[in-house]
Parts: sequence; structure tokens; C-alpha cells
Amino acid sequence: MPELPEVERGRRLARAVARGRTIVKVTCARDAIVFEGVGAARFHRALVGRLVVEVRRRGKHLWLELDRRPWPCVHFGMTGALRTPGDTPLRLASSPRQDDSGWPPRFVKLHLVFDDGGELAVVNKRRFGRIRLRTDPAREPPICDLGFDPLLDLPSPKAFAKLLAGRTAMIKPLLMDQRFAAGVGNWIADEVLYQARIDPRRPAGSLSGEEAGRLRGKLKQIIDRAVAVEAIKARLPRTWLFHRRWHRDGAERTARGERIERFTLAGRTTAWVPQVQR
DNA sequence: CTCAGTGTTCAGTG
DNA sequence: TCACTGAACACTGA
Repeated sequence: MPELPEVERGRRLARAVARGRTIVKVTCARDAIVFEGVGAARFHRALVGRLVVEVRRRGKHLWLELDRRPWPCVHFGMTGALRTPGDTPLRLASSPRQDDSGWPPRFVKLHLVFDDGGELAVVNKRRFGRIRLRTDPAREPPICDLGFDPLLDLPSPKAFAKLLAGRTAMIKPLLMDQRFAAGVGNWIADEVLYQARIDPRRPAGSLSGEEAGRLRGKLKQIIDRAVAVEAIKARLPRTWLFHRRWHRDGAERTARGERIERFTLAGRTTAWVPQVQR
């Protein structure tokens, strides 16, 4: 569930299921990579019998606030998700089809059962995700190293312009740098730059005040919208670049008929529209 | 068989 | 320090 909107969706799901409930059963997959070598015993000790006070998110990180520390923190990598019985799993644009609606789901890394019978599962098809224990997540790495979160603490237009000033980094890699903006990934960065009409290779510090304002505005608008539709891609406006960026076959054009081009920037495929992005 | 992918991190280079 | 590139990580599906 990688980018901010999907993780926020997961937070709301987890909040609905777990807040005010006590964890009665914990099952950890045998996976030293995802758990960074921390054994199941430690997770049991930390979680069983605990009350879930709140579910928090910052950027792409999610954690449960319990009545006793430490707290479990989850990062979903490229293919992780949060599931509960009877939910509708998010369909990834890059991996269509395949029936993932069963319970228990496949690739479960952490499974929690609550005192009211509710269940929550962290699933991950691959192993780029991480599940950790932290005493004070917001004040410890990796969460304390994150930049602003566009949903929680988006800077004012003035402060945003100041963040860009003097920086020589290209604007797209900067947007995706979690120390700058927490939660922005590849498709959101491309979408924001397309809608703000800015060339992804522009040095961040070269943006005019007006361009910086436009960029900030689109960042907010696009993330707000994606969160509002629960990160369900089919509910995002049809004019968005997102829907067309992976149409590899034939003419790649936006809903407005503009030609979409692709190149690699900072190791990631970048879709953009030269005709409108300057 | 090969390649790229909603992501992050580390080594090497300038 | 900043910032870029490429590779590594792991594994599936086109």
C-alpha cells in the first residue's frame, strides 16, 4: 500500500478495528528480514494483553500506540498492505487480477486478534517492508528523520518556497526524498509535477514563487483527493496522468490528448508530458 | 528468459 | 555536505 493515501487508508481501517480494543493473540511469520531479526517472542511480549489507544501515521509509516511501550511500527515497502476480514483489498496498478479477498490472506507477516474477535493482518508479498518495535516512534529513526507530511503538517506557501530555495537537487527526486516530504512516491511525484506543469528535472531552487505555490497547491490537492477516495485508483479523476502512465502499448496520451513520454530519473521511471511541463 | 515495479539504503563519485 | 548514479534487496507477473 505504498504511498501516503494508501497508508492513510490503512490507518483508518486499523483505527476502526483496533482502537479501544485489547490484543489477545499475536502471530508472527518466520521472516528475519521483515522483522529485522527481532524474534516472535519479543513481539508477543510487547503486544499480547495491550490496549490499542490510537493508530498513527507519518509519511508511509504506520504504528499502533498502545497502553504500554514499545509500540509496533510498520513500513509496507512496495507490496505491503493492511487487511481485515471481509475488506476489499486494494488492487495495485502494476499487479492486476488475482483473487486476494480470502481470509486468512496470503503472505501474512503479522496477525493480530482483538478481544471483540476483530482481526488485523499485515501482509507483504515481497520482503521490502519492515515491522519494528520502538519506544517512541516519532522521536526515533526512521520516523524522526522524515520531512513534512502533506496531510499532517504541510508548510505554508511561504515556508514551502523557502524549503526549495537554494537547493540544487532536481525537483522530482527531492519530492520523493522522504527527508523532504514524507509519503510522496513515484506516481504522486509525477502526477503533481504534471498538474503543476513543471519539468521533473528542474533544480528545486530554480522554481519561481508562482511555480512553488502551484507545486504546493497540487501536492495538497492530489493527496487530499486520493485520501478522500480511499486511495481507490478507479475513483481518481479521469484527467489524471496516473491512469495513462503505464499504457505502454501504442500512443501514450493523456485524457487531453497530450503525448506522454518516459525516461529514468534517479533510478525510477518518470512519466511526463513535455508539451505542458516546463 | 528477461525486465520492471506505489520503495529504501548503501557504496562510489563528483 | 550535497547530490547524483547504480546496485542491492526479493519476488511476481507481463
